Amino acid sequence: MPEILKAHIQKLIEIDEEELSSVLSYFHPLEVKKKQNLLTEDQTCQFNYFVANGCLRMFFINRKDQEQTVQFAIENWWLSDYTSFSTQKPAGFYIQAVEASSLLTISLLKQEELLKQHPVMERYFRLIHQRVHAASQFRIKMRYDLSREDLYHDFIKRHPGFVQRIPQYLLASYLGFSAEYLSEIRSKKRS
Amino acid sequence: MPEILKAHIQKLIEIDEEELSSVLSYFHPLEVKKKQNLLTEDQTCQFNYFVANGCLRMFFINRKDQEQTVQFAIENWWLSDYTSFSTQKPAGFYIQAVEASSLLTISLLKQEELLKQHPVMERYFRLIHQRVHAASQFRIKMRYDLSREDLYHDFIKRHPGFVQRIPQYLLASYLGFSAEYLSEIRSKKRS
DNA sequence: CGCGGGTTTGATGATGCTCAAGCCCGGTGG
DNA sequence: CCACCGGGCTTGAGCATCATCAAACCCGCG
Repeated sequence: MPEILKAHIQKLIEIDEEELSSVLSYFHPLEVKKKQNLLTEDQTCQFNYFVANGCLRMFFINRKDQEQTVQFAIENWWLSDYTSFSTQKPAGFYIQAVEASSLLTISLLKQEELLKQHPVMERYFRLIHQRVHAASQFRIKMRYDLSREDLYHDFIKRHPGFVQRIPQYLLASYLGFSAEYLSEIRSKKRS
Repeated sequence: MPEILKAHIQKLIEIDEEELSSVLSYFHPLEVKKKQNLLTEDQTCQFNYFVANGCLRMFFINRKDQEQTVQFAIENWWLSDYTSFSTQKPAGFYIQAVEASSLLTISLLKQEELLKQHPVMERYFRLIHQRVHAASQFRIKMRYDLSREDLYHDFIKRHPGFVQRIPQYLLASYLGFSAEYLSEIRSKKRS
């Protein structure tokens, strides 16, 4: 699966083939099955994950003891609990595979070594995090502006196809409401 | 005010005095008065702002035609509409001074030149955006987990002192509820 | 001193949750 | 091949949270 990451890096920065293949050697492939856990709460987040194929989700157990999904990551996304990963302290999240997935992983130590040996990768990760920052500003805006119902309609509009890949109760959880309410919204639409 | 930014950079990366003073020459100081606008919706976000002193806020006009604050930035924070800034397309936000503030600004062009001439700054901005990414994961978690009332108590606990600096209706807006409801919460506490 | 922005108070009502029950359907074991 | 799970989706009743609107109030500033 390294070709997926390779293409992704090349899309963002200028780097010659030789250096790029050295860069790629820092990552380890990992295949996970559906529902397999990559990180559980209170354990230190060891890796930064790149999804070459499949789908991961990040969640936590809320006060009512139910899983609260906060993020999905599909092809070409990076995912990690960045607080835990960068401080190497216990995580506040779980990371789990929604589908069988092909990942590339890198530990903090390896990543630091990578950045030292290949400073151009600082730029790559700067761009990644900056994009996420921009996306998160947008996401926050939407959450302030739209009702839960409109969040749902907006989501299916902006991620057509993805809705079919995940069970509805996960989507409801991500959007921040109950599965029952999502069901209500869907039936409303039909009439 | 460049000394504030200087100290901030030195805290995050290793850089010698000489290069650092060259780096600082890329930024322009800017003094703004209370309520002064730095960016308005639909205008392209020209600058990335570093707050040396004072307080900015980012907001947008929601569907009900009221200002919805989504972010505050105080001393040592960077603020910009990163979607608009990095694509140079019309912004989705306003940026306004909450207090009279001392800023350092840098345009996209200048920033790109800076990063080209001083690649070590890629690392600095990578770290900035990564921290914001981590903070935003945490913020999202809190917003999923806590009731509006608990969000308020958590906020004043984690930002003691800051509450005194801003009018309550701005805090209510940031926390995502009405000024009236905030008032209710506060009176509850006293009894 | 008066004006006006910000805060408080209270009544009313919508949004979206909780709980409980039933349903649908794909998988599994007999 | 069929029967029976059991997880996920649906439906509905009752309820909590928080918004809206209107009015009064407070107080700092011009």
